[in-house]
Amino acid sequence: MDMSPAPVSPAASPSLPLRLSPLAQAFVLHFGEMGSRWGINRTVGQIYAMLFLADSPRHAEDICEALTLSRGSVSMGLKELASWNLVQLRHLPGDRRDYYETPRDVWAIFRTLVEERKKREIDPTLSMLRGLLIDPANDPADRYAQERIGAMHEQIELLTDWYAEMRRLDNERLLQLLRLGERVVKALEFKDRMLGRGKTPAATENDNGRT
Amino acid sequence: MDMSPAPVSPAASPSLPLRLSPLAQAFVLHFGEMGSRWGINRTVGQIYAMLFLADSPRHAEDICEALTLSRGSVSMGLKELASWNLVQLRHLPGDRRDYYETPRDVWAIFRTLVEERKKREIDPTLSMLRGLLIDPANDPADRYAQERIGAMHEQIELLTDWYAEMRRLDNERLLQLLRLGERVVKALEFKDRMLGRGKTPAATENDNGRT
DNA sequence: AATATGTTTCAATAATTATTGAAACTTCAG
DNA sequence: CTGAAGTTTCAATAATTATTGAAACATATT
Repeated sequence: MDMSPAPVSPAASPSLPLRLSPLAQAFVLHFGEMGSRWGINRTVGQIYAMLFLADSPRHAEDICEALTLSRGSVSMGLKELASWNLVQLRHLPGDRRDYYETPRDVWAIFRTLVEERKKREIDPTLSMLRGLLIDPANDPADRYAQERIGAMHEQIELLTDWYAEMRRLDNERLLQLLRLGERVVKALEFKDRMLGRGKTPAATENDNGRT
Repeated sequence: MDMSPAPVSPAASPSLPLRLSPLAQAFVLHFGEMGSRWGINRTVGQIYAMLFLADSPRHAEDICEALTLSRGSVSMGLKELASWNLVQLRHLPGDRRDYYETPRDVWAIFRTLVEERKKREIDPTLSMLRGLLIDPANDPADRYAQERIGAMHEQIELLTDWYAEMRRLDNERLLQLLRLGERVVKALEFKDRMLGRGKTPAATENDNGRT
């Protein structure tokens, strides 16, 4: 891997012989390594990192060169990033090539990541659990198991419902929420007190009449 | 894999020839398949699923048999689950073997999962970003990159700070928050109005004086 | 229509990761 | 101390996943 001819590069570090600045290089390398933990591969992580730092859209050849990856790898990687909605196509006037860039709004990136992970990691399980719960066939030995599955289902649904609500908020509101931290709870208590409700809002009958 | 002798089992489905009920089997199989997406392997996913449904602690031999896994695999798998804090050791009187069970509180499981994922997937990146930002060496060409890195760092920090606050809430409070959904924002506005603050709480000077 | 330029696919191969099972290790009871 | 019962480690192997690069495929320009 290190001993390939390395076409046009003054060569600096062993693994990334290219004209990325040391800063960019460190960043890209980290994303490559973290790739496995994020559930993407090294190539995809590096491509994303490079595009994230780039001050203008890049085309595939740029990426190949900067990251010393094959044309095929880059094509696959970009396709994967596109499937995650983490990369956008741009076209420069007078240039036929596809240019890629990442969304510049870090909030948008965060939203995308959460959304995609939910789609891939949670939704399938949620519907599997639903499937198991509606099935009436019941071994009496399954009593306990069924209870556990129900509990898991309920919890996940609670979270996804909440997420669905939060998703509708704009960046500013989300930011507001984050900055408040634990004071949110105090605000809730305050509101309830002002409106004359009981001070124990954990009651279940609350959660049906939304707005 | 299917053609191994299969020691003591009447054999039912091709991949899981054991005395798990069909319900448990479906559940376990799903967790095995999802494993790759969760960043754990099939074995670990199956072991966890089985323990989650079990109405009492199980020892390693049980797991081997129910899941037709080797002794070594199960040992590794349990070790990994332990490193995630997703499995607890139990000892039955008069029995020298280690028994394992999963926490029964689904909220606790959720908290553990979030905590562990943060530790593995976010913290390392956060400190890498910090490292890049404090480094004073600056290629002028890095201006834009540095700005991007700063933005990413700020966003992640915002999220982790918020998470640190939320983590301190007990189950009931969290539940309350989830059930409220978007009404949280309305409650915040209400509180601000009542306290006579301006109606644009996005101002930055708010976020220093916590409590 | 031919060419130049750029992109994608895909079969072969490399690299990584998971799994096994036998051997080493631990611990308790007698 | 010795043996029985149980657990863990680890080197070998299997399975999976990533990567390459050449060939097929597009498309705009002339």
